[in-house]
Amino acid sequence: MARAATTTDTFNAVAEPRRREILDALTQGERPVNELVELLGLAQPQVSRHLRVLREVGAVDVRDEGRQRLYRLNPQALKPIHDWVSGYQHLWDERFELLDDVLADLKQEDTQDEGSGQ
Amino acid sequence: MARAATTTDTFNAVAEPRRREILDALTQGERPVNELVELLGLAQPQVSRHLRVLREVGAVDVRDEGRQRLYRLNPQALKPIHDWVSGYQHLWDERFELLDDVLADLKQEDTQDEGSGQ
DNA sequence: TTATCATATACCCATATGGATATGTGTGCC
DNA sequence: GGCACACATATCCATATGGGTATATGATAA
Repeated sequence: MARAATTTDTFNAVAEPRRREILDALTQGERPVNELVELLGLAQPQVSRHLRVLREVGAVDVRDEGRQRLYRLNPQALKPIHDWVSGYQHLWDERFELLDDVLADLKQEDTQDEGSGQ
Repeated sequence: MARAATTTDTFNAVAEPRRREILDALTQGERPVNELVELLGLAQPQVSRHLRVLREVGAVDVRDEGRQRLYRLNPQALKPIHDWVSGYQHLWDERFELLDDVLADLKQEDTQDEGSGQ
């Protein structure tokens, strides 16, 4: 088996730069495919396919408006990613260093308590 | 051209579930390949290659210790991802809704000022 | 109805995986 | 030196892209 299907996983869907561009563009509000094609400077079929992937992972929603299809951002879909990387934030963010130290100290004390048989 | 090389981009590197598992495991501290092989239940060559990818995007560092190679997490590499998704956080997090409303109001006032000639 | 606009699909193709397996390389132990 | 151990690489292979181009579908305008 090659890589996991990108349509299965938000991480994969968002790993593609063009798709991130699309999402970024949609933070400005609903947009028809047409407009995204111009913004990305990519051919329409490719944009449509990227949008399909984003739809399948729930990162965007569609709405029919005449002969256009308006795509809208569905930010909740990105929450899992945010949750995941946030777990690492304390490892690089100095604002968390003090807290880390405190926790380390507490853990140390616990260990000593156990060691001394409580 | 197919997908952008995973070794080029942290987003791609992290899009692979196994590689996320590796990073998660490394939050506990340095580990030899050996140990990661057991943890992931994946063959050693595959683990080595995932580690190579992670090294190439700077997500992990290596250190030689006798005949072992100890891999260590390099959390800063994940910061770009965190920065990117954080830009979306206000779109789903209700704690930001009030702030958004305020900003929207301010923007509204600006627009009216412009409209009135100012 | 027919032509046209806005999209979505269908293919084709080159390329990048990821896993499996075999083998190369460096280090410590006898 | 010779061998086992811990990893890293090299190949092979099936599969999943992503872009390019042609075409189908749906709605609206003429």
